[in-house]
Amino acid sequence: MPRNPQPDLNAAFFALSDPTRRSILEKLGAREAGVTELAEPYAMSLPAISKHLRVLEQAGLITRRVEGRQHLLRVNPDPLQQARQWIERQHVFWEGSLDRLAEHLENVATKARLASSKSTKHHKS
Amino acid sequence: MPRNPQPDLNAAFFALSDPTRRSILEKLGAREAGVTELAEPYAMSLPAISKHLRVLEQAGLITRRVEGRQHLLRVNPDPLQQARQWIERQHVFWEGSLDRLAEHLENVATKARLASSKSTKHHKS
DNA sequence: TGCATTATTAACCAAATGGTTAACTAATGT
DNA sequence: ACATTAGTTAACCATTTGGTTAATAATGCA
Repeated sequence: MPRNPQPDLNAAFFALSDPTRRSILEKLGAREAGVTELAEPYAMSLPAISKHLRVLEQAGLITRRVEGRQHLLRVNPDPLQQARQWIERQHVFWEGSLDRLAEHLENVATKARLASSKSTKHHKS
Repeated sequence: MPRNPQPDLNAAFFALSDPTRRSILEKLGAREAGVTELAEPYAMSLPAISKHLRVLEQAGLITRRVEGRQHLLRVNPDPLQQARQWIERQHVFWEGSLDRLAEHLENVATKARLASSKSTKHHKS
């Protein structure tokens, strides 16, 4: 169990600070993808993408599975949860917008529940 | 309006990637503080802190108010909200943990409501 | 006035970042 | 056997980052 308080928030936030890397995470979504496939949208060499992927991997934001000559990447949600939780802990101190925060969080929770029930209807998860 | 989707997520995430800057935000909390006061806990020169504050300020995470010879800093929650929202939007795609996400968000919302009613002597509704 | 306090700016430095091209490894296809 | 595909590693480069010390500016106080 990760009981380390800030196992690597530094690396996670840093990885997220680059638009190419955020875009890669977005494109990756829930599925797996190979390096060339991920690299395709960007006006950038393959080694550059390879470096971005290594940054994401070392931050724990993605994991890699080697299948033949392909490297299949997938998102690992854990460090992002911790990043989000750090931000949320800060929110608690900014009194004055706490009511709005609670309201917002309830909306998000509702959306998550809806999305969850939709996807479990059509699709086993 | 939907606002620019990524007005400066880069700068916000980057600012958060440094432990000194995160610590400053934590210490700042909801109140105002001057530069020397903020710098006190760190084994670092004042110009170094000044640079960190400029990074936070340019990312929009803090604002500055000059009062006499003091520069009073305070947290601005907006960019952090956007950072958190970016992360939450990603969560939606990682189906499989959506139920847990909804549950977690409800917990956080509840905590926020509790903290809000405790700290607000002046209710707005 | 003169001095202390608060903080920034300037100049410098070593290390890290984000990109390149070229060379390489390893798996697959013909 | 040979070429193709998928990807990494190596070497290099310009810029940025995170820190330093020294100098400066502006306010407050005796």
